[in-house]
Amino acid sequence: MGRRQLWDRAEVLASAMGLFRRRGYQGASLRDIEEATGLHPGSLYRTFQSKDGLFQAALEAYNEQVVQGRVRVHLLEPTDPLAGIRSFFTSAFGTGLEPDPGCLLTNTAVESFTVPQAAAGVRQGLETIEAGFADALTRARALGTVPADLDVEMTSVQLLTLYQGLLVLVRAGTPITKLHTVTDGALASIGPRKRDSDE
Amino acid sequence: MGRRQLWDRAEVLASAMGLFRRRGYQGASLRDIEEATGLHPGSLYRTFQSKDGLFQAALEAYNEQVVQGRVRVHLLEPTDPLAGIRSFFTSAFGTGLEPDPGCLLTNTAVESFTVPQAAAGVRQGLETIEAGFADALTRARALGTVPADLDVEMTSVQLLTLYQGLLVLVRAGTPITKLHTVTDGALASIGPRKRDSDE
DNA sequence: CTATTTTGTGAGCAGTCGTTCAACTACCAG
DNA sequence: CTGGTAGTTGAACGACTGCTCACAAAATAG
Repeated sequence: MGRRQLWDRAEVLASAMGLFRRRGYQGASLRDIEEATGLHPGSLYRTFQSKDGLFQAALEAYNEQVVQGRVRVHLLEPTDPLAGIRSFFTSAFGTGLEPDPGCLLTNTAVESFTVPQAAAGVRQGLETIEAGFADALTRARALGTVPADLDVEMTSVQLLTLYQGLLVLVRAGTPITKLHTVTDGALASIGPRKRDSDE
Repeated sequence: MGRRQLWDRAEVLASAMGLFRRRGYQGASLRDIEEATGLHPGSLYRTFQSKDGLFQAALEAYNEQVVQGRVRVHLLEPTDPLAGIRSFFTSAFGTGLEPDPGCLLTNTAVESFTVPQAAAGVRQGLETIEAGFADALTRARALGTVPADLDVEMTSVQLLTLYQGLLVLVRAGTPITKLHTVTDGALASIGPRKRDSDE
């Protein structure tokens, strides 16, 4: 009974997500949101209560779709874990968009003072990524493509941190070649020991 | 001739800097700035033209004082370069402030879409840090505390990226122990080769 | 002293912010 | 059809935004 909802929640959250990524929470006004999603303030407030509510829903959707999706495709599923880690990194830059929207987790973490309610969502997303790295590294160790004594837990945190740093550099407009250098270095440092018995 | 300026430019920029670090460019209103600096809008606009102008002056001061100061103390001057790199990292977190203001460069890079004029200042600061790492690593190599074949340029970018990632985690409220783990890992990966002829 | 110049003060401007709400539209049960 | 209900619309609200400017205060020059 009653009128049917004319819009798709997932689509609206996707538009809002994109806007928040580009402009940040503070930088996206409700007028911007209205334009991006096509939703008028009434519908928006009926559903999400507030701008905050919409943002948290968008962050949740980002975790469930973007983050978990990328972790699955690049870190959990590939048969070659190291290649997966590499593609996880490289797929984070060179989107072609100008300026690069970066990562909603990274951007929100930095903006967190003004969006304290979002801290939990950010931490959850970061944990998902870290766990993905740990999974890939464990499998790589089993395959023998990384040293058997590699500290998986420590290396996962390391990769997560490096990844977040990359996303900062992306936002700073760093040339892609430099970002590739970072990716190469990351893999070199966890890959098979050099110096041991090279050629 | 004329009345004397009652306020100290460096002091005002320091207060503004702190405010921008905590709240970001967008999150710091002119009323906030007025309260933090003690400067009324008239004086502020007479000197800095706009909120943008003040921000750019604050970012410049941040580069010249905070960034260059820390690079000098931790990366250029220490006789033990690796210990310097470690203290450069550890001094970036555990400030005791809640929430941690993080780094103005990191925060501004992420917010850059809405502050495009600041991009140059951000890049300059990042370059200063990278050059500092390069200097420390070169000296470490000369001292033999890192492998002779270490790629200084590549490792510097690596450290810069990791450092920026750390500052993101700091803002996300990551526990200090984890941040220390990252620091330890960074030094372990550039330090003397393990596995070669240990014990 | 007066005239001139520089700086400080803060009320107030036009515009935008997040938010609300009364009128309106579309659907279902009876 | 009628009554009830859920959803849409957009004008409007008070609060706040970055910013301006007329005036007051303090310094120097003559």
